[in-house]
Amino acid sequence: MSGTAGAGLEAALARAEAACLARGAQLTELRRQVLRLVLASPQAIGAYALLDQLRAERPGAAPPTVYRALDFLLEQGLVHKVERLNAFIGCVGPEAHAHCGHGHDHPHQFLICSKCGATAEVCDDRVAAAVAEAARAAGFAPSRTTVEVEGLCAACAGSARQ
Amino acid sequence: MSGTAGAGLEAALARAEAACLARGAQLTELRRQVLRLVLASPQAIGAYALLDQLRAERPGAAPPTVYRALDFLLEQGLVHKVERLNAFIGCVGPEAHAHCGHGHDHPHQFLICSKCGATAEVCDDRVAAAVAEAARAAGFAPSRTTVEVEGLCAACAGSARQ
DNA sequence: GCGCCGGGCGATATAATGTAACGCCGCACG
DNA sequence: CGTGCGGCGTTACATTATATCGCCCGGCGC
Ligand SMILES: [Zn+2]
Ligand SMILES: [Zn+2]
Ligand SMILES: [Zn+2]
Ligand SMILES: [Zn+2]
Repeated sequence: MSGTAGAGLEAALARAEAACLARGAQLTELRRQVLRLVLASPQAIGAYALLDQLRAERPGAAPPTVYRALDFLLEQGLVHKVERLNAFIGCVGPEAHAHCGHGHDHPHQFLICSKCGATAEVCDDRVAAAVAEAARAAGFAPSRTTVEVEGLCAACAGSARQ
Repeated sequence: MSGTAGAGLEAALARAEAACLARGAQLTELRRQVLRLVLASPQAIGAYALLDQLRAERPGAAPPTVYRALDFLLEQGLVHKVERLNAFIGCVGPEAHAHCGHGHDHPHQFLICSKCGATAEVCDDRVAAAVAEAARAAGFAPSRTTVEVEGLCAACAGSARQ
């Protein structure tokens, strides 16, 4: 469900490259490799799983290698961190959020299936607005918001007749 | 701002005891000690900080000691975990949420000040409803929801004239 | 050319957070 | 009694994340 397949992956990488170019950020070879791995994963992927895969192309890779790349990708909004899972997921980003006009620091929410592990990113403005409103009502000035919902995805709920 | 002071702490412990009694759960001495420490903390507190403090009264305490107590307290809804901080916070619970009729698995959101670290729990039904609505729109059956907002609390925003 | 500087990264070590597994003990139940 | 189960002590380990040092390389001023 998640994960960017085949040609879509290349297209996403090309968009990422363009976005970085536009804002003067360097999408180096290492960063591109890490981004490719994150995008290719069908689920949110942990930093160490990413590291294992990265070592196939870059034998000397160590934890800081992948964490530094992830820090960059997070700053650029090309990946997100799923806090509940301590794992990372590619942003479906530009192509999916262009319609709502959000940039690289767009509001987003995650739907995490507790059965199959699939994690979907959605972008619901009403949720974002409700959260912002609740924060302001408490005299709080929000900067970044995490919304993560655990439950059953459509596929798993459908197959669970119990 | 967070943290339950003096007599309020004792009252909160008494309420916790009553709640456990009512549902047949045992609030043992260890669990009460951990709950007291969490409630007494002015901010969300990490498991290992908790462990350090716990050792004052229970020298042999080890990580499983505190994690097991926390698991129990989380199940009972007496504490919550702040995922962004990997830290735990006492539920302001019964007295604050009684008015909205929520039980020990009530919806809640956190407002985390990035300057002073204060973490406030709020209970906004519109946020909960918006999230549930967005999830259902995606064919997703939600069970548990995490909403955590990072930003500036009223006190810090007021004092930041920069 | 030459030296300086900064970002990116290799490499090592270590910190912080969280679990697995085993066994003891006390208590409820028959 | 014996049996089972929940709570907890204890040891070891797994997972996630960061600190630090130092090299390389490319840009920039001189
Ligand atoms: Zn996104
Ligand atoms: Zn599923
Ligand atoms: Zn609560
Ligand atoms: Zn503050």
